[in-house]
Amino acid sequence: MRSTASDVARLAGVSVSTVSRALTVPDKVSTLTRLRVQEVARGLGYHPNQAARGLATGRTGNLGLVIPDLENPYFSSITKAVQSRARSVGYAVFVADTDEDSQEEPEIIRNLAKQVDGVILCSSRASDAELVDRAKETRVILLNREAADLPSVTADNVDGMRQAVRHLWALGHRDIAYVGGPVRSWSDSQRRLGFERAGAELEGVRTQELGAFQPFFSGGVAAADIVLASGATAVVVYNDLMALGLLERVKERGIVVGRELSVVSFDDIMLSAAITPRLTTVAVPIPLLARTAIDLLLGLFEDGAGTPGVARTRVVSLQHTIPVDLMVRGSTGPVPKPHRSLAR
Amino acid sequence: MRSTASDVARLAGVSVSTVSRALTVPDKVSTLTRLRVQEVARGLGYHPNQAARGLATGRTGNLGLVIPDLENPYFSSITKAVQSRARSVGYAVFVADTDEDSQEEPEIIRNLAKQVDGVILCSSRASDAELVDRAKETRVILLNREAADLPSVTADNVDGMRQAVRHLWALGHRDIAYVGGPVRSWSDSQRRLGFERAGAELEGVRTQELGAFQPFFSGGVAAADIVLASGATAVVVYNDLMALGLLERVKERGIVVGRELSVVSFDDIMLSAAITPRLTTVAVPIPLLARTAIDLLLGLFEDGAGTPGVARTRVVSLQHTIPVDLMVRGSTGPVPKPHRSLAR
DNA sequence: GTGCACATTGCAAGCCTTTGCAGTCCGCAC
DNA sequence: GTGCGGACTGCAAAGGCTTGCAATGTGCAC
Repeated sequence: MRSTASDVARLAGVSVSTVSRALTVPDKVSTLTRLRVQEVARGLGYHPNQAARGLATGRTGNLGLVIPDLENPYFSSITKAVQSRARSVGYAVFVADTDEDSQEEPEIIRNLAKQVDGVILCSSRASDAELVDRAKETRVILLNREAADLPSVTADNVDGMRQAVRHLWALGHRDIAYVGGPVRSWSDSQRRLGFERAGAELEGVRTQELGAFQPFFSGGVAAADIVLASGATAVVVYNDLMALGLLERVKERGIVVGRELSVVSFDDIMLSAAITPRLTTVAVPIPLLARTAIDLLLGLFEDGAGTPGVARTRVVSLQHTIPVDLMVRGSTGPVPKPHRSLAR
Repeated sequence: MRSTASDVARLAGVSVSTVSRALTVPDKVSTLTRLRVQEVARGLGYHPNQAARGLATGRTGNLGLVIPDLENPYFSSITKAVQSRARSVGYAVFVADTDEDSQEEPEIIRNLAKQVDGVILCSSRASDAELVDRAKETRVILLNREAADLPSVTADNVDGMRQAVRHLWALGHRDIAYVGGPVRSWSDSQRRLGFERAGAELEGVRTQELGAFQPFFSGGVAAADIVLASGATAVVVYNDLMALGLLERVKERGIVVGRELSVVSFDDIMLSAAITPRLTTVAVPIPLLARTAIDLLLGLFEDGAGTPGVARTRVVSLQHTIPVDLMVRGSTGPVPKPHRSLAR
């Protein structure tokens, strides 16, 4: 169906080896030959067969991305960013959605292992031991998760939570709840940790942790009434999607968010700046996250050169933490009135 | 790094050929040998190298999906569905996001061509001729787009629009606007067509077409004031994401959607049933869309058998149109009062 | 003029499977 | 007892590319 290197070789009157070299290591071929080969190749629309090249070199030029739920805007943004960065450095990416079910992961990784140079495993809820196991099949970078000493890229959840709670504190809130995400989620455990620490650092704050809830819109809806019953004047929600759900239900109950109840969440998905009230949220810089993950992965086996013309962050450590920023918007405001919890 | 067929062969005391056969065509191997080979293979965690298999058989077990914008929930749902269906029939999928820019497509397809058995090209805005060209590189299925006689799977946009307009008509609306999506979008042109036809079929309806707008939240925001200025009592919007934007701005202007202005759109993304007011929308059955596309693609080269245990729709025609359903929800309601346009 | 270094290029092996063909062995029929 | 078909199995080629090594040819120094 498509032309091969030997077609090019025949037409250019050279051997296949020369064709290969002319296209991959141009300086090992005389200028004249190189030009001729390249011209014939272009004329034929020749592109080397990646699979064959992979067989020969052991490098496939492919990456895998294992993601929990493409329908969560946060993860689809990550997918978009990873895919975009990968393409800009000459890699194609396999995407596999696990439906928030880490049981599928080993099978997926095994199937991908031979045709990728590595996989980015996003927000896996598998245990440390399981993850170490998976890393045996192929190179693995953990995204939004740390485990053992596997290479990983994570957002600074603890600091993000600190920023969120301090912001609420500065607004006068003294009774703050955390609406937690799924059990076994590493991010959730980090956010809980940050929540506890931040609460302990600040004076006169009463904190309470709710959940686990599902990390979907529906999870937020489910959490809403519990939050209202808790007496908290402000709430930090595991992620934006849940916050959206919570807002919806809270508004339905006639509460004005930003005045009667302040809401902060995590991720900064596109919609969170679009809805009313605009959502105060801890923004994870997704492009940076994706870029770091890919550079880390490539750094694991590329000798340093990389794709010419594309600057790459030099990889130093194997466990990266990306700084996060609190985006203050309309969903948070001053505590409405002296609240009974202040008296305590 | 990983074991190969020859490792298995050595340990099982047979030849590589036998290993291959034991694993792919078990009935050509004696029961005893087969069992031994399978056991050794399992013990070694052996999985055939897909790339090598692809070289040998010409079939890769991979699919490509080219999608305009992963951050649009409609497309991320499609990606999820395609990926899920593909996996269930034993295929892995490459995902490439073009950022709504069809210029990238040829390059992407060319790079993927040799490592996939086919490509699903979603909502491409390329011209017919360009698409025919792309189909020369590898098998191509068009999704949300028809062109020439290329195989395609599309939603029934015209009928969807008919349903939408009739619904508005039944509610008493006689002055209806269409907020259009991007120029050169095939779906948009179909929806415009349906809009014009539906308007012509119904008595006393005044229709007007606005746009083109960008198919994002921001596009809807931009359209809002124009819609309000148009005097229309009801509006059909190109897609849900835009409708969300429009709603936001319209609400900001103090208009109550569902009472003072009725809004219908297309896609039925998850959020459209979640926000207030819930969005009346033409639902595209995405799983069916994805499933049809994949089955069509596989039907193009699999001899009929397919993966055992997984039923597949028998492919008859090459251009499929998927029926759509209007989901009536809160964003549409009876026309508020006799409107001047009624008098005309 | 001779020899040598070096730049080019081709040969052939190797990467891992699959698969047509051929060989071996067995059992059975005549 | 001989012959034959059939069931298994191995050999080897093929698929497209990369790359170490060898071969060729050139230019230059001495």
